Amino acid sequence: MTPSPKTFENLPEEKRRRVLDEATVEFAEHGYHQASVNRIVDRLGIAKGSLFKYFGNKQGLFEHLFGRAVAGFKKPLKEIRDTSGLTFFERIERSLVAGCRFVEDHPQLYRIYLKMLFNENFPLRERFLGEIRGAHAKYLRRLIEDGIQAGQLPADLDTDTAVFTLHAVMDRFFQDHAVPPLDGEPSEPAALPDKARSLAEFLRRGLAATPSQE
Amino acid sequence: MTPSPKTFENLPEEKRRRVLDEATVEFAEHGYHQASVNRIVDRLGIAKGSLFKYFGNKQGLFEHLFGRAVAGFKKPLKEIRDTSGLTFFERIERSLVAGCRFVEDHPQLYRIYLKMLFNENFPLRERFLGEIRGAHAKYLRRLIEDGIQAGQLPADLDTDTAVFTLHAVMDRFFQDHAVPPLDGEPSEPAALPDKARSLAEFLRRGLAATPSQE
Amino acid sequence: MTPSPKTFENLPEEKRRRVLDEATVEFAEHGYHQASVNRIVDRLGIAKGSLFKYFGNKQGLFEHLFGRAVAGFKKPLKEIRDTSGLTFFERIERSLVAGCRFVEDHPQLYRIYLKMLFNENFPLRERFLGEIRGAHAKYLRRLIEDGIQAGQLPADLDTDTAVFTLHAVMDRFFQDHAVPPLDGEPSEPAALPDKARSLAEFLRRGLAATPSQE
Amino acid sequence: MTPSPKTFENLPEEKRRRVLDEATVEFAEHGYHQASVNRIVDRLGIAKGSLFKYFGNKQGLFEHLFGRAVAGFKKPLKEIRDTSGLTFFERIERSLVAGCRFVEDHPQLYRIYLKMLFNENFPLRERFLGEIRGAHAKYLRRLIEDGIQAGQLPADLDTDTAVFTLHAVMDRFFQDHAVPPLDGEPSEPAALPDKARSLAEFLRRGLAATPSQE
DNA sequence: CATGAATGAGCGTTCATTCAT
DNA sequence: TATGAATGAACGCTCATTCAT
Repeated sequence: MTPSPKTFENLPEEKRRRVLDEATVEFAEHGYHQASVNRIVDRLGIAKGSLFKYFGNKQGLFEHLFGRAVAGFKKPLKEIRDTSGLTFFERIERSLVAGCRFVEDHPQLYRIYLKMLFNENFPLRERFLGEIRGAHAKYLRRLIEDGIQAGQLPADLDTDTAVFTLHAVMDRFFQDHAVPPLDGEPSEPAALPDKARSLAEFLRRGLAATPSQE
Repeated sequence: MTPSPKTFENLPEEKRRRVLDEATVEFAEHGYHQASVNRIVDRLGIAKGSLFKYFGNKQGLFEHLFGRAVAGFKKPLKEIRDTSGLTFFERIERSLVAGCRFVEDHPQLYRIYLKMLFNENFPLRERFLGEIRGAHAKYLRRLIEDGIQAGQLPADLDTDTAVFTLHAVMDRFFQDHAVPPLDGEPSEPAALPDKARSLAEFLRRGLAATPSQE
Repeated sequence: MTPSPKTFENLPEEKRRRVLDEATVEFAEHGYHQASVNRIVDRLGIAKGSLFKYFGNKQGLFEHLFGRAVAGFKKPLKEIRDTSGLTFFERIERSLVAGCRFVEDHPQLYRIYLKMLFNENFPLRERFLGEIRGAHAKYLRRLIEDGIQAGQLPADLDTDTAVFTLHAVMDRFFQDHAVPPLDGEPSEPAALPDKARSLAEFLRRGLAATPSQE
Repeated sequence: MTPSPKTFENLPEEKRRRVLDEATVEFAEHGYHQASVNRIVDRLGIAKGSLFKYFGNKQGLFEHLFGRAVAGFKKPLKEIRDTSGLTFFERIERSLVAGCRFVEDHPQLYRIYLKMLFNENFPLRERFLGEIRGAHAKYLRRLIEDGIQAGQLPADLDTDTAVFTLHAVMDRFFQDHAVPPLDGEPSEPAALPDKARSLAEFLRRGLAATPSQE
C-alpha cells in the first residue's frame, strides 16, 4: 500500500537496471498513457504487484525513471562549458556532436522527451521540461556571453533572441538526428560531423555580422 | 461497417461544424489514442451511434477532420509563392507571419500536428506528415531557387541543406509561437512582426555569404 | 409504425424479388441473429425505414421469406407421391434425386433450414420445422404403406421405425449433398444418380427382409 | 493481449469447473456469436476482466472448453474398438449405446457440436469438426475392415460408401436422441437399447447382402 | 517481500428499431 | 410512401490498481 521506494533500492543492481530499461522502452514506444504496465511486467517476468510496491503507481515508475534521465540530459553540456581555449563556434559544433551522441546512446530517453514536448498530459511534464530547458538556456546564455567577451560575437547582439534561435536550431538538429525520416524523404544528406560543421558555420554567419549592416 | 460519409454531408452546416470542432478539441488535448469518443459525443449531446454512422470509426473521424486541415496547412504557402515583386527574404518574413496566423487561427489543428510529429503510433501519421512536409519542402525549394535566380542568394548555395535549415527554423518558430511556454520561462520577448523580421534577418545573413569566404 | 404488409405487396415484382433474394442470402450466410438488417439494405440500396415498413421488424422479414419457402420444401415430395406404376424403391430413389435437385436449386433456403435445425433461438423455428417434418413424415408413411400393400415391403414392418430411419438417412443424404466437406475429406465418392441408387439399394435390403428371419 | 492460461490453471478445481460449465451452457444455448461473455460473468458473479485474464478472449474461452470436449467425443469409440470377441454388429450396437450415453452425459457439449455443424462462421469449426469426423471415420473404417476379415461382412463391400452410410445413420441417431422432438411429434417410439438394437439390425441387413445379388 | 487473482470503469463498435421530414 | 438521421443498450475487450496469501 505504501509506495516504499526503499524496496526497489534494495534490489540487486542487475534487476533494477532491467526493470528501468524495460519500462523506458515501453514509455518510449507508447508515450505515457498508452504505455502498459501489463506489458512491462510481462516482459520482465515479474509480478505486477512488485512493480507497484516499488513505485506506488504508474506515475511513480515514470517519475523515477525519467527523473534519473534528466541529469543525463544536462551532462554533455557541462563538459563542453568547462572547456577552455575553444571559440564560440567550436563549442557550438562540439555541442551539436555531443548532443547527437547522447541521442544515439539513449535513444529511448530522447524519444520520451520528444513525446513529452507536445503532450500536455504527460505527468510531471512541466517539471521535467522546465529543468531541461532551463539548463540548456543557461548553458547557451553562458556560451554566448563568453563569445561576446572573447570578441567572437558582436557586442550589441540581442542575447535573448540569440538564445532562442540557437536553442531552436540545435533542438531541431537533434530531432532530425533521432527521428527516422518519413518514407521517401531524402535522408542523411551528410554524415554527422559534416552536418554539425555545416550548421555551425551557418550559425556563425547568422550571428557574426552586426545587425546594423543593412 | 457502414462508413456512409453521406450521412454526415447531409447534416446542417452548423451541426457539422460543431461536431468537427468538438472532435478537434478532443484530439488536440489528448492525442489520438487518449481521445475519447465517449467524451466527444457527451459534449455534443448526441448518441454514440451517430458519430460512428458519420465516420465509420474513430480513425475515420480523425481522417476526415485532419484531412481537411492538411489543405489548410498548405494554403498560406501558395498565396505567398504566387506573389511577385518580393525578395526572397520578404517572402520568408511573410511566410513566418502567415504561418503564425494559421497557427493562431487553428490552434487545435496545430496541436494535433505537433502531437503527431513524435508519436509514431498516430494513425495516418506517415500519410499526413508526408503530405505536409512535402508541400513545405517543395515550397521552400521554389523560394530558394527563385532567390538564387534573382541574385538574392549565392549561386553556389547547397539547396538541400538550405531547405532543411529553413524548414527546421521555421517549424520551430511556429512551435514556439503555438505552445505556451512553461511556467516561469521568459515568454514573448517580442511581438510577432518583430520576431519574424528578426529571424528573417538572421536567416538572410546565414544564407547570404558564400560558404567559401572562409 | 404498423407492419403494413400491403406496402410490400404493392411493390413491382422485380423489386420484391430482389429484396427477398438479398435477405435470403444474408440469413443463409449468418443465421438469424447474426444476419444484419444494415447489410441487407446496404446491398439493396434502399432505405432502412422501407424494410421496416414492409415487414414491421427483422422477424417479420424472416417470417415472410421463409414462410414462402416452406411450400417449396414440400413440392418435390408431392410430385413423386402422385406417380403411379413405380415401386417403393424407385420412388425412394426419385425422392433422393428430387430432394438433391431442390437443394441445388435453392441452396440458400436449404442453408437456412440447416441452421434452424439445431438453433433453438431461431424465431418461428417450431412452426417451420414442424410443418416441414410433418409433411415429410406424412409423405414417407404414405410411401411405406403403399409399399407394404404392393408387397414390396414386408407386411410386419414397424412403420414408425421405418419412417424414422428413412427420414434420418434421406435427410443426411441431402445434407452431405449440400454442405461442402471439410478440407481434406474424401469428397464426392460418386455422382448423384449413382449415389442415390446405391443408397436406395442399401435401404431396400435394410427394409426388405422380415425382422424375424434371423 | 495477455492470454496467460496459467491463471486459470491455478484456480481451485471447483471454480474452474463452475466457470467452464457456465460458459458451456451459454455456448450451447446461443451458439458462438450470440453467446454473451457478459451473461457468463454475471451468472458466475465474477468480474469481466477475470474471464479475459483466464482465456485471453472469447474465442480462447471457447477453444479451451470445446478442445477438452473433443477428447471426450473420441473416448467412447476407443473403448469399443479395443473390445475383442464381439461381432461387427454387436460393436455397432454398443457404439450407438455408448454414443447416446455420451450425449446424455454431456448434452451441452453435444448441442454445441450440432450448432457448429451447419454454422460456417463458428470459429475453429474446421479444426474441431475435422478432428471429430476424422476420428469417427477412422474408427468406423477399422470396424468394417475387422468385420470383413471376420466374415461378418461381404468381402466385396465398398468400404467408402459403407463408412459414409454408417456415419450418417449413426450421427442422425444421436441427433434424434439429443434434440427434443418438436411439439406434437411422436416422440420416443422405444427405449434406447431397443432403438439401438433395431437400428443395428437394420444396418446388418443393409450391409450383409452382397450388392451383386440382384 | 513477492505474488498474481480480482476488480470494474472505461474503451471503440454494432445493432434493430423509431420517427420527423 | 420513402427516407435516413438518431438512438442507446449491448457487445468484446483493456487497464491501472488492490490485497489476501
